[in-house]
Amino acid sequence: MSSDDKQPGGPGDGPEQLALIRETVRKAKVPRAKPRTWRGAALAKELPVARVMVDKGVLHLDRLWDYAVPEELDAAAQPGVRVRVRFGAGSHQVREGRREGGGLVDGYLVERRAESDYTGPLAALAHVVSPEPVLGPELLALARAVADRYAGSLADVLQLAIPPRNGQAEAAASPAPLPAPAAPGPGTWSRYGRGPAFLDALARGAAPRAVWTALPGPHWPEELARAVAAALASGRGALVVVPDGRRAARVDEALTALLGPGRHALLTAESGPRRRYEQWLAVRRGSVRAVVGTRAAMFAPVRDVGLVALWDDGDGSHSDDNAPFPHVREVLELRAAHEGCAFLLGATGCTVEAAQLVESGWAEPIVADRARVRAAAPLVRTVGDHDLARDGAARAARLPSVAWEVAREGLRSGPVLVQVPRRGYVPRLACDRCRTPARCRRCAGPLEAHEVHELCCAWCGEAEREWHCTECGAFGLRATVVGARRTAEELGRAFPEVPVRTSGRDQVLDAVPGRPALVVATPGAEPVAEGGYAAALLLDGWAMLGRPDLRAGEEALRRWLAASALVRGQDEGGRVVVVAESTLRPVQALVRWDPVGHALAELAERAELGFPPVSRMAEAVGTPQAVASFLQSVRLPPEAEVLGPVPVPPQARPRGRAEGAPAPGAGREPAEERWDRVLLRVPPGSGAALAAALKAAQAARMARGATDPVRVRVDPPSIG
DNA sequence: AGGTATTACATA
DNA sequence: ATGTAATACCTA
Repeated sequence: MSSDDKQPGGPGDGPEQLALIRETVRKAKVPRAKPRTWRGAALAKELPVARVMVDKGVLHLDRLWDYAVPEELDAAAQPGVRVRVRFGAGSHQVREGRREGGGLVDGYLVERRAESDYTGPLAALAHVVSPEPVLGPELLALARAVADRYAGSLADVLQLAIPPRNGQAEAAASPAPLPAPAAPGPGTWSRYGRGPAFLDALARGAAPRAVWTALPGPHWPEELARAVAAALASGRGALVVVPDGRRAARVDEALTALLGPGRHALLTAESGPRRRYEQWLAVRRGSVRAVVGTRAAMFAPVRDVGLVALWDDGDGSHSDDNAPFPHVREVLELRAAHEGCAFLLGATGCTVEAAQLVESGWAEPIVADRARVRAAAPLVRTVGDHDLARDGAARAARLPSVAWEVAREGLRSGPVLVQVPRRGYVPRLACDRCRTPARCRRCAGPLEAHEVHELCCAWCGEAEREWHCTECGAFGLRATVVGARRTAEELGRAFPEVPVRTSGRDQVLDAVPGRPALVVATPGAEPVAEGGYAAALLLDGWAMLGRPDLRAGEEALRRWLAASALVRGQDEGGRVVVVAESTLRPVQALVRWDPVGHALAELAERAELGFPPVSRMAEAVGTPQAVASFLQSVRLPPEAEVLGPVPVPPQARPRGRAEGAPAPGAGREPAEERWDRVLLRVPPGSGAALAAALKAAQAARMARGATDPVRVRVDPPSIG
């Protein structure tokens, strides 16, 4: 720091006292100094101080730093540009006339000022990387809010928000913006009670917020496009975020059909880095006012944004898998609040979080009346275990006779969808009789068949020699799920006269024609059928419900609704068969086509149990010692609860660098190391305090140079 | 003393 | 994180 350190203290002067004096002197007696550089280089005449966001993700460096603006960079060093600066200890040390240490790091120039609060000599900006101002005040404020919400650093969020630079894309000029289009008609929005009013408000320049429970069927991309058009008509911009490239392509198509080309940008990971940056720049420069894209597009710097919208917030792709793991819904909520724009969350299903937005009064519901829902949704039948038990033929063929009949009937008039859970997504072994998942007696992990006769726990490895079902006492086990491929083969033999197509992880079909065919798909990979499917079979539903996860029911319902929404309405003879117990809440919600009712019931239950989203949770994961020391140092708000720590089974560990092993040569295998997880829970309203506390504790740990890391995550995706 | 491992500290 | 200065530690 300064030479004060070397002054001998008077008698009794402890180091704390010295530090105190130093601080006092600095605060009280040293006025704001004009910036000086070490070698007194010529500075910009106006606003010679640049506040810089240094691109280091480290939490305790998460603040702005002041640099001097040399005269020759004065013109280029505008707020928002990318810069390079010297940063790091020793970078300002002058020894034998040469700078030592401290490398050049990237950063963003956030602001120009006349003076600095820092009294020491300022380093000068090293370069302005390009004159393109990529970090505007809105994006900065949003990124700051997201970092705070998720106990992360601004640099981490900006890494998600600003695409890497591409010189060629930057050099090319963006086209001139088009004038605002006329307000669109309501189109199929008129099927929803408050739909047209929402569009009107958008077109008038207001900022309505809504949770929209979409009717099943193919209209949602066009409906989103109309909402975008309404926002554009008000002279503002608009943003739509969807879970994947397929659905982005459908909204893209709808927007082009409604508005013509050149009015919107498509921001997905599928276009290469160059194209992506080009599109992003066109948005930032205001030459394009509307955006549709996937996750990263949530930060797109739309000029004067009037509407942020997202589709299917329950889809896991909306949760970013890079630190600090922000969720699109939460980011867009923050954005709506910060930028005072409209908010539209649409889905065929309804997440608990969406229901809460309505319950709290933050958003209004947009729903169709029951009669319309009934007509647009297919007729759903269930096949439970009791039906199956009476159905000998079905047991043998794995396909209940009801499903058989519905498929045969449906194939007369069009394609039939068969949804099969993904292998590996569900418990491996289950009771032969009642299908309760087979679990380890010691740790409740899933059992798997190891050798011919040996059963082992997949988590703790404990052998199980005398398994019997804890629910019904049976001794038989069965492999739980038959994959899509084998299902397709079986169905192909059963219906030799129709083609069988599959759509799954490795080979996803976008669409199939309206001719009779069997289409076997895993959840999320269902193709759209021209004119809608005649019927759908949702197989092995019990397996989707059997997952040991708080969201298992919600998730199963979401996937059933998504598949069923591709089926014709019951007024056109659309039929669905779900193989699951009809007494279960998600199954009933599917039969009644009542996603909102299901979400409200779940919400009430979560409130009672103190689970998210009613309370807010965060997790900290690391070695037991690391977690313990983290807990000791963290200064939680008084209303916070600590749940755990408990050991984390290997399968449930967060992905990422396997760290924490001692120095090489110690012979410890990281795989053998135990990890603990602790959950921290706060009531509504204390989320910000929790995040701040976690961030402070993490920063202190890092500053101390703690060896084994603790991974902190706000809103963990699964809390077991 | 003189050198090396370890820790503390600051980053403009 | 990362580099430097301060220090603790070790050998002759």
